[in-house]
Amino acid sequence: MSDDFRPASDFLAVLTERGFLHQCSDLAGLDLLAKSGDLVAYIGFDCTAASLHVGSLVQIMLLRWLQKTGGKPIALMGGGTTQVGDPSGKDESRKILTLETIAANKDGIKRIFSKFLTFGEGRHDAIMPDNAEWLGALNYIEFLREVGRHFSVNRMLAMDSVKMRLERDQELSFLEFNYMCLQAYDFVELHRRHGCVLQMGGSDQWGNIITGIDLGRRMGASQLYALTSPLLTTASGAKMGKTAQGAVWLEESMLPVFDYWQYWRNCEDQDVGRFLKLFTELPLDEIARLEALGGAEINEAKKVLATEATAMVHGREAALRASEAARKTFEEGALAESLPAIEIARGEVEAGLGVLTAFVKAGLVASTGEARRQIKGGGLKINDRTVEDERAVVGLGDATDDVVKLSLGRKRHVLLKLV
RNA sequence: GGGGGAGUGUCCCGAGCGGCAAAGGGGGCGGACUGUAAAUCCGCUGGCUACGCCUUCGUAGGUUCGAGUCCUACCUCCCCCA
Repeated sequence: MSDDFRPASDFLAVLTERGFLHQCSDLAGLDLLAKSGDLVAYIGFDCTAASLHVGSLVQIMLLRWLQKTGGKPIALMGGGTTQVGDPSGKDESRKILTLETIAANKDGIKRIFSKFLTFGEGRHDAIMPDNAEWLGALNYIEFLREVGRHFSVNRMLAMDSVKMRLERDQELSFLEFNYMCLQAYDFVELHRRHGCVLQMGGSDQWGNIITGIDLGRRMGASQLYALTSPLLTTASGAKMGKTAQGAVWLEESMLPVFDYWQYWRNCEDQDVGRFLKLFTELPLDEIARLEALGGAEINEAKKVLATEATAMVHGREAALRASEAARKTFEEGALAESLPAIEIARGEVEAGLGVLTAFVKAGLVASTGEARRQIKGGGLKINDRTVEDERAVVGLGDATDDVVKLSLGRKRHVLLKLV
């Protein structure tokens, strides 16, 4: 990618300025297309989970910006390819899911997308096709003859994703090996059906995308383009969107809004600017101002990041509630209504609920054994008072307005609500 | 088909003369320091009705007072020969 390239299209301008661009097959050509206002682009998402998590957020934002700058986004559901598995960068083959699971997952993912994109029938409305529509109908012999003949096994073997697996002596099944052919075919098919000329994705998808461009040329499609975004890690090298508790889901039922807000609030200093550009839509000069904050002041920038990023997914109202809950909890030490809560029968507390069980029930610790250890390490608190004795009991006296606050460490809190 | 090697704590890697709840790391969690950051230091990192009990070393049997460790069969993976 040449550094001196000055995009004329809004789309590429935004991408460049905000740090979405890693690699592009033909920046100038794509710029021209984007400027014409008829750019149709797609990103593929597999349906291995019931929702999307932060790891996919860059791609989601790419599609959102595309639509905002006058293009037509296609969020391709990999209903067909999910049945196969992608060797790219993965150390292990992925599990094969049942059709029912895949269908359910697709619904969840659709819900997330509708928060970021405008769907419809219009020229610039987003669409969400499923490659099962065409892959399912494929006939093996026909596929080999029409599509398979264009693939060079020599070249496929030379691809990094494949080479890695071979060098490490890791099993690469024929099934998985075919993944890239199917993905390439998707690109061509989307071009036929919807005039899609650009496939975007994370940088690990570069090889697969290029293969699609190649196939397009051989099968007589017009010039196709590839554009990848950088693979995101945090400043200290961890993968985005994963915590010990699991993925940072974009679905409220899988991750409370409060926790989502906290995820961003707790990012590393060095990531704030980068994340503001990628995951919020604040103007760049505002971001530059926030980024310039030093020392403890950077916390203000993190709060803005958290609230803005949360608002994108869960709505501004919910984001502000999470922000307020955090303020009360951390800055005032007060009891905030909107912390994650679980309900518990009044009778149980009346009878005296052991601390150990209480924390297990709240899901803050996995077992009473862990609860004991945490108490030993001074990690558990009831209503902000450190639990000293593992035989302590939570009673009605601990409840204020029928609520008891349980904490693990300084950051994780759960309310016990008596019902 | 023949010969050789490997599979360990349900996050991962990895030691393990027949007494082993099993070394060491990484990761994670908690504590201290800070700014709800990073770095650093310290502690914890099978389960339970808990000075005891129960379940763990690919699977199933066997030897033994006692097996991750020895024997047998089986499964899986890797290497060499064909």
